[in-house]
Amino acid sequence: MANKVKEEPVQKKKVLREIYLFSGLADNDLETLAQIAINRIFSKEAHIFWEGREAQGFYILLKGHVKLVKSSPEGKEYIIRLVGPGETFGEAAVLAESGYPVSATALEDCQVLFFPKIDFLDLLTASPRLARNMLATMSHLLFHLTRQLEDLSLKEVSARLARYFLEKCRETHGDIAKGLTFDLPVTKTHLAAYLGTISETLSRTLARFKSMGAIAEDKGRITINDPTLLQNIAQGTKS
Amino acid sequence: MANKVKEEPVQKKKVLREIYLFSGLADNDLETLAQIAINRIFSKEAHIFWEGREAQGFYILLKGHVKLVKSSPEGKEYIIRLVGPGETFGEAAVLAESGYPVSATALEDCQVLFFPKIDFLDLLTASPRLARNMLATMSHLLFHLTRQLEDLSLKEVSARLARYFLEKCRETHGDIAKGLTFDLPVTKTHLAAYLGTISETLSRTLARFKSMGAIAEDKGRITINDPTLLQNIAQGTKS
DNA sequence: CGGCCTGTTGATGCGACTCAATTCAGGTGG
DNA sequence: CCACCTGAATTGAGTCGCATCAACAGGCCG
Repeated sequence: MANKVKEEPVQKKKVLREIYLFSGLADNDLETLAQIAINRIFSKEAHIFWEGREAQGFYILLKGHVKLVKSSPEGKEYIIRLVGPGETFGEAAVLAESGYPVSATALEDCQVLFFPKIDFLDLLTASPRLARNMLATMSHLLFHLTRQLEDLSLKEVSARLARYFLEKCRETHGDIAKGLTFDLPVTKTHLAAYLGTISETLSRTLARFKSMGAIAEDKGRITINDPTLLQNIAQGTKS
Repeated sequence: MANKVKEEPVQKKKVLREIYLFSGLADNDLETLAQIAINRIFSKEAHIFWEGREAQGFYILLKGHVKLVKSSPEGKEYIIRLVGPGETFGEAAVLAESGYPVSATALEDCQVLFFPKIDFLDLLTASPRLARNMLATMSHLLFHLTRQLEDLSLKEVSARLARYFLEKCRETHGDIAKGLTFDLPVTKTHLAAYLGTISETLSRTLARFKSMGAIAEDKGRITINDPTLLQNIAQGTKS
């Protein structure tokens, strides 16, 4: 379990400036943040924190991918969020008394910045701007979660997958159009768990999309072939 | 659409003191809040705000019940949250640029306090304690939403219903034990939409619970008869 | 009384999960 | 370089939960 991931030196302050959560902060606040941030690395499959454990702090992901999961006793798991580079996670827990609401696991070798709870809370009280950013970040999370709930309860798997593709495309290119491509960030099994289904079902749905001409696939790289068709599928409700 | 609900005079400041969001605030902050709060009433079925509309402010529910819903074009709806007296709603939207993430509808004649966005934001910047409370409230919401997501993706209807009963019981009596009773706050159709199912399925599940001796029911009043059985059902995973 | 809404119960069908077998890709070691 | 292994992805057959459609009972109100 020794961390064999190479730790790359980080210009902490420079990195922090890019994070939405810290945008518009005074320079000395950034300085403070850079000082309390701790560089950490996790190898693939390593657990970053566990659901229910008291929150020690929160994280910014610099490199790799992380999954935030709820898992059942029997080993089935639902992926609440797939975290990519530049995103923060575990923010909500530093404010709550109830510990981390999910578990976090590295999907690949990862590099993160860790902010200990206490130091961060101090800064939070001192900087109204940081508090405001934090609130905005959390409302964004809330927004996203309510949409996931909507999808899960009202839409079938194909609609959820179609929506995922469209979002991913917009996220990558800022637009949705025929011919645009993007990579699946994680394995299909993980994607399935994120969409609230299982890999077999995802596989079949994907096959249907291809046969309909909605998309094409080449080694985990997706090409949008029929945006309007995808939009229609994404709108679709249960049966 | 004339509001025929009788408006009861409210000691705003006294009421505000009871709200978690405002706990520990300085007295003059409470004074300010009381001044910006606007008393409003909504009759049954009235829409308080719509999903997607720009947020005007947020609300504290004083009397009645409100549902926060996501609805599909075809008219099916999922109830994200059932709001009862003393609870706040629409908080997240005042921080986001994206408008209300859900629609809010009065299930009965309701009385609310409304806080206009701008005034509230001013106070938020001025009072670190209020900002902190707000963050805590939102992490609590996040926590709850992640659990709903978990339930929806990993658990079947019976488990969700069992969990709901247990939570409702603890919420009402602070404890879970055989013989304790509580009222269903809303119609069974609404409860079904909250649990991510439909009234028919809820009705059947309820009948099974009764025949198993887990609960008893008398005109919308539920009695817990077998807490451990309910716990087991609530743990149960899909199939 | 007669409409209307809520709730209950039955029959049916579809989506998606389960189980199981097979193929494929990547990585390792001889 | 090929044989081997492991985990991921695919495909098929069977089953189950639950939504749908439909009929009906009870309570409330004009």
